[in-house]
Amino acid sequence: MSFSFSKQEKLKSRKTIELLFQKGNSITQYPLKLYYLPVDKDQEVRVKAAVSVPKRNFKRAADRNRIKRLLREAYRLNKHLIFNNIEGNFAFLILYLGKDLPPYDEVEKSMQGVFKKLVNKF
RNA sequence: CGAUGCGGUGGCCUUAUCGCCCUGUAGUAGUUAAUCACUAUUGGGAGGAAAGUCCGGACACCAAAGUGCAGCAUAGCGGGUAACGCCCGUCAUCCUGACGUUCAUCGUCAGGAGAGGACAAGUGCAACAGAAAGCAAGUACAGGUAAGGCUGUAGUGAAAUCAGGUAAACUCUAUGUGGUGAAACGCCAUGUAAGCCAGUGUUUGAGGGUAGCACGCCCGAGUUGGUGGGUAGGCGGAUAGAACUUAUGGGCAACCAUGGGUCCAGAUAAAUGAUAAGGGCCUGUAUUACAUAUACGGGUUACAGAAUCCGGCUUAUAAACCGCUUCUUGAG
Repeated sequence: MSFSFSKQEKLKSRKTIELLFQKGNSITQYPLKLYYLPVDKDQEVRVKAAVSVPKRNFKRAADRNRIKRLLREAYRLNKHLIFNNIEGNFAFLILYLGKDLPPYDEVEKSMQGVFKKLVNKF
């Protein structure tokens, strides 16, 4: 298991993302919210993931970029927690609900918390 | 010397590990087509404002891009530029100081400001003072008449029947200006299809396109409804340019010419990040001769993230550095 986060692992399909918001389930571990949806189709990787920060909470693009980078970093380093403990293929979308710029270790803790909750559901 | 304010310069560096995007090379795998994905490796990877989207262009399409009106913009003169509402120079005019002769005036020098066409077309607006302020109305005193502000003087004011002032007031004049905006646009693929049914129409023309409006113009054999059937996105545009840098020459300058050198982001649910160490910088405490040095600890920051590309303008901005202004002359 590598710590990479390559193109294949990124959720890029506009349609899947819309479906995720409409039909997906979610887990909240403030300040993170994880949408997840089982995917029937065969795909190259077990989980495709995307991150998002609402423009409403952060007006400046530099801040949104910063948080998205932290989210991706935390996902990349902790995804083994779920890869080793669940079955099936999924689409993920991780949303940042907080209103302040977080430090990295806080983001990592929250990410681990969300993953634990998810694993407990299965 | 310090503090405040304003303007300008400035916009942290190095190494290691784990990652991301693009590119070249080699290899591997695979989907419904295409793009492509993965592994190894070479090279590259945010800004001075990338921002606001306010002007000017390139480029693209809108029917061939036409006429008039409306709208919008600009406003001494000259130059620069692809172009501009930008930049440079300069003059009128105004302000400050010094000198010539004294207060004014005038002249010279130095510094600063300098949106400046027209109020002799029309409309509007105007503090204080004043009886009255722009179709007029008439105060006090004196003169005069049949009778009247009919005449003179006084007084207020920048201005009182006078070509008053004001256009970053409407307006007028001159000049310029078609619109949209990379979600443009071109191409490949595609189930908003094909097929079937009904209405309507084929030059005596259904229907449609065309800039804010009108004129004018153009396309035109299909079109409208029902039935049917549930998918899938991708490529180009798009990064070698009004480019950057350097030397020489021209010009007061903005800038231009010629020669040499360089290749410097290209994503698309959208790359440039995380961690650690060191240096630099800032800062707290302690010791010391409040200069400085040493030790230990903390911080690493401001404004802010390319999205078709250029030229401007405007606005935001931490530390440090440079200049100017101000400070019951704050301290020596």
